[in-house]
Amino acid sequence: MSERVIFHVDMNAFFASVEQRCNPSLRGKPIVVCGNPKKRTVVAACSYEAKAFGITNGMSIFEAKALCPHVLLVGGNPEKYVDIAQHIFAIFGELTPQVEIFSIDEAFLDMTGTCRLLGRDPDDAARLIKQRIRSAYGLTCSIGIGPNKLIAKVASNLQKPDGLVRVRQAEVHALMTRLPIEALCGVGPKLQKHLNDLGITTCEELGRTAEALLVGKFGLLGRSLKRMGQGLDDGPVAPLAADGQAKSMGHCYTLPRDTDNEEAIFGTLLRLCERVARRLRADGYQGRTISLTIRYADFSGVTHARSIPHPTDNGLRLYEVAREIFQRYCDPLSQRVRLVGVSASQLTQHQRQASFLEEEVRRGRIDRCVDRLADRFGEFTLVRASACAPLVPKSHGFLLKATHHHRSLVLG
DNA sequence: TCTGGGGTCCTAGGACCC
DNA sequence: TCTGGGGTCCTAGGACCC
Repeated sequence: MSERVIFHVDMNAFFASVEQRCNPSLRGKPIVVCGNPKKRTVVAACSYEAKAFGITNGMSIFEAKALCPHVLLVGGNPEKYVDIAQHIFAIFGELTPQVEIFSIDEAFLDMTGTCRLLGRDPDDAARLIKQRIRSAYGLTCSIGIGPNKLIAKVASNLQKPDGLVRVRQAEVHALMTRLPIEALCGVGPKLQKHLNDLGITTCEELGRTAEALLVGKFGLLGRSLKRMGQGLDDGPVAPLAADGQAKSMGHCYTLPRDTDNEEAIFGTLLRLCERVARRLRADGYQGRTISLTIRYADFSGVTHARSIPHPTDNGLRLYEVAREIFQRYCDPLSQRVRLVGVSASQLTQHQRQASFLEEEVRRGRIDRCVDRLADRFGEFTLVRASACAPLVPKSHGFLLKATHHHRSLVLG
């Protein structure tokens, strides 16, 4: 069988490039796209001008400013990025049905059939993609072409920005000889250190290591590590719809300041539960396991989970369970809290069936009403009154959020 | 005012059942 | 009555990805 032609397309500094396209005054300057610059946030993306100062993704704004005092901070616009990404993915879809969206700014394309049917050279096809994205959005990308996803991903990283690198099967071994293990997707800092301690620094060395040794050290992972070192990967490019089932849904929030005020923590927790529940409902899921994550001021953290008999998509139910977990494991607080998170897993895609519990039915009605309002007016038009603690601390009824005042509704 | 937020997968121990 | 073994579920934590 002839070798596959797999593309990995990686948008260059995606969020930052979008912002520079939208706002010409940002072009050619070191910029950082982050969350709300007034809150605790990190670098979500940085322009190449900012990278030149040593700024990297995930860095705190504090560090970024230390490296480049005149760096420009831009609050991110997620809706805009999603919108552009969807249009870019649509361009891929015109060239091949085999598109695997890897993240908002990366995708794998199986171009084997396209190139064979159209008699098109893979490099030409890649240039066409780059040209289409550039003319539509003024954005550049790096494309790696390889006989499998692993090599394609490595290849797209070799030339940035605006790169195009093709690695044929016959060239894989030579590439592995000079490629450090940490260039592999799946080898992070811990694994790198572990392997380096074994005297393994290049992929080629990893590929030569006895499987028994790797399996002894890393279990099942050892098997795939050896194959990765050899540049082998027979994973298919999974088309869009095949992978649709979500495994978990959650939200977390870093408080503006560390706090030991439990009312404030519960208020945040309730908002998070409502957001998670709303997303569950929007996608037709219910969760059976609820996890609570607390990160303390010293950055240590705990996660505790509880499974409930009947899956739910109700915010108040999530909150009840999360709060139970909190009281069981985190109360009294050992130190100030930095982050609160809640997540639902063991998801089932449900048809809304007649619930045998009166309470569930009642809550279901309220939920649909909240959803309609939220769809119409935006999230948190309606919030649980206790999420506004200490305003109305002892109630789980709803408040209608208005500009200058709060008004109780009779829903609850 | 040092370290966001959204996920996935794997491991390992204990409970529980047959 | 001196305590094997397999399977599944649950939970906690860690590593990794963007």
